[in-house]
Amino acid sequence: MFEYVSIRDIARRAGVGVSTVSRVLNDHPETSQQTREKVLRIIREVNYRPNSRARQLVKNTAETICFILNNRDVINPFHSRVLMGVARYARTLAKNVIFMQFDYPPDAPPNRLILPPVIWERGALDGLVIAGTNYPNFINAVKALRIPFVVFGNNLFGDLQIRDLHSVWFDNEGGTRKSTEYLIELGHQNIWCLVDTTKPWYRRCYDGYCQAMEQHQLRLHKLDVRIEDSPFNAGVEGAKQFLHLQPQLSAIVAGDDEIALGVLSGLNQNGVRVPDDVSLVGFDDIEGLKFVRPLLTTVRVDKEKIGEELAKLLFELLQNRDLPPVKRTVSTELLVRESSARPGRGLGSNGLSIEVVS
Amino acid sequence: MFEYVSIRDIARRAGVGVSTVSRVLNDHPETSQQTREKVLRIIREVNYRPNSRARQLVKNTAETICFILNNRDVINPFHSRVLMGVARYARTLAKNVIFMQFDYPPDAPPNRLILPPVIWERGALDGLVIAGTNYPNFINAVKALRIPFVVFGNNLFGDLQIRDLHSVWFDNEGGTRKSTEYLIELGHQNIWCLVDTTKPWYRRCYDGYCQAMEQHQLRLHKLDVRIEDSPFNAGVEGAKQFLHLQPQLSAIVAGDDEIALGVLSGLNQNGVRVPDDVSLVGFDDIEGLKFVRPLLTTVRVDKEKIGEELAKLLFELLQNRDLPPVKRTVSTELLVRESSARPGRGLGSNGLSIEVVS
DNA sequence: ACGGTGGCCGGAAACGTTACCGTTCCTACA
DNA sequence: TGTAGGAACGGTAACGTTTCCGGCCACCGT
Repeated sequence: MFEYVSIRDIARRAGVGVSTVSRVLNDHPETSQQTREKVLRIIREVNYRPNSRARQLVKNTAETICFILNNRDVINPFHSRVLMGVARYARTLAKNVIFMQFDYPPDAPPNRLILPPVIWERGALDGLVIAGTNYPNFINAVKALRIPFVVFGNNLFGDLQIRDLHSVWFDNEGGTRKSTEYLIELGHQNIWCLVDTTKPWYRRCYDGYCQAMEQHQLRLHKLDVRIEDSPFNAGVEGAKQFLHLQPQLSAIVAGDDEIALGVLSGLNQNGVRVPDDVSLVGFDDIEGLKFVRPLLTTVRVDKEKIGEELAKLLFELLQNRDLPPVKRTVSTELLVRESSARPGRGLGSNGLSIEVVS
Repeated sequence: MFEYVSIRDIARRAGVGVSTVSRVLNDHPETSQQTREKVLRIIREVNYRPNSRARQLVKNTAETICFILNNRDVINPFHSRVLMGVARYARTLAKNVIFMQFDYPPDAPPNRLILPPVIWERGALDGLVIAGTNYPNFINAVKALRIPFVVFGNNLFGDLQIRDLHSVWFDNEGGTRKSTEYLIELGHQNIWCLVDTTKPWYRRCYDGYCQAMEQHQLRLHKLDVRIEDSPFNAGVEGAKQFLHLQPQLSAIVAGDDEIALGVLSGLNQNGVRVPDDVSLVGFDDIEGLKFVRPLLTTVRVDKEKIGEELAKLLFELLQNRDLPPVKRTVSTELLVRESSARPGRGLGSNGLSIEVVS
């Protein structure tokens, strides 16, 4: 552009060699105090800023990772938080994070997938955090590039050999087991699980539910729906089905919060009160919950923690490329709020229930 | 690492010079068809991928911009969408987007602000999209680096010379004017505006409200609150104040959707029905609205469009560094839903209102 | 037959750093 | 006094590209 000042200019003006300037810049010990100060003074004077591209070239590192969000047209509140976690952790290490959204067909063979240039080219990236919804073909395509990567596991489809990749998960199964157990402890017996078992993540939810139910020798009840676009609408539809099961049905475990909110809305429309007539628990603890009454009992997932763990694992992998594949799991926490209560509390109640707001 | 293959290896194996390989890679016309094919074959054979760092060094471009989210500890649904818009537009140009979160004190002098290395250093970035909440000191610090940048305008504090910077805004003022006018057309006269006028963006909201009211020679009513952390809670508090004004008060214009939802919750708790007793409009059309009944009448802001415009403007600026400062505004659209109705409709009604769900 | 022209291509400089290696000089110790 | 050793620093090759420049050769027109 215009007055571009390089390390050679600094060296000349300071009357030293370029290597000395480089040593000062990189805090090497073998420089005398006074040269050091002289060089630093010149640097400040002419407002010199080193060129990171050149440094990266010779050091053969990009100091950059990529957070790639696959097959999502919008970054939802969940993934936003994961991204924040990644970004925050990377920042503590002075690394950069490239954000990229990418769509691919699940059935394209790996060698025919056209990856984004930043991934395909050499040197732009040190590693990859793969988030969003994923299929084996993409993972294998990335693997073929021999670029270090970690995967957010929960939204993974297919029969990937988990033992062959580095992944971070949240404990969907354990979380749902906890919430189901909590309902059982409250005294519920006729507990339904509303999920879409064609999706592995909801499937894991259902597994957790089953574990809790079977341990208490309770009968399993599954409402299995197909969720394509809107979990909320699926919840509304699910609620209609549940109406026929009243009043035997006493509690509902929804696959996630959005489904739960749909159920809540559907039940309310038809005069069924939560938690008076039916208890309801969700999963995820999404942002939108705070706007809805009654406050939904749910399972909290620390999304930023997931991001942090993803970044942490990736940087460990960059330090040691031979790190054996590892699956790390972020634990979940039951959040008891207002949508769950002892069974039968509100049977036959017609009055307006006044909700408590914190 | 291991078998790193460079452009020189390709040249050797193909029996040509490096410049020929480079020409093939960059689609220069001055290569014969057959050398071209030979080189491409070798490239495919050995799975050569060019090193982008070296290219960037010699071409003096990073092919990368940075989306910096300032002073937000979490990327909210609004900014998530803006980011998506930026990412999507950048992708059409095969540019990368670095995501970065940054906090700074509003009162630190510009030359004392310690900027993130990726910005401060040379060459890592071609330009900057400044989002989040911002103050003049940061903008001036960036300006001093002479790096091209564009600013998301709405959440800007202070007396920046808008004429000196490139910015993209959404039409807060016009949107609120529209929603207020709509309420007036419905027949409302006693319309209150709930905002925090210490924040420029809410201030613009209020200005729009005033314009509509004054044009119809209606009396202005402002409830001015301090919103620090939670707009929702501010809305709940605001609702309590509104109770005393019932039933004269007939409609409320809230500074944004979160405030509106707080108002809604606060009113509902106290038996005031929306829209039967009071009409309510928000602003932003946030994600969480779809979970709440009645569906909130609001003003839609196309957040991805804002992102796109930010990116578009930045790349225009990169093409032409002398582009005169420009302020672009993304228009807004009134979304009439369920929380607004003709006044007086529900005065004295005590029955349970059944909401319609789409 | 010869000069001009243009297509094609190779060599090498350049981009701005870092790291290695060698040189100088000073001090300490025998 | 001579020498070993270490601190400080300069020169320069490398990193992997692109681009400029110049050379070669074939072909064409006179």
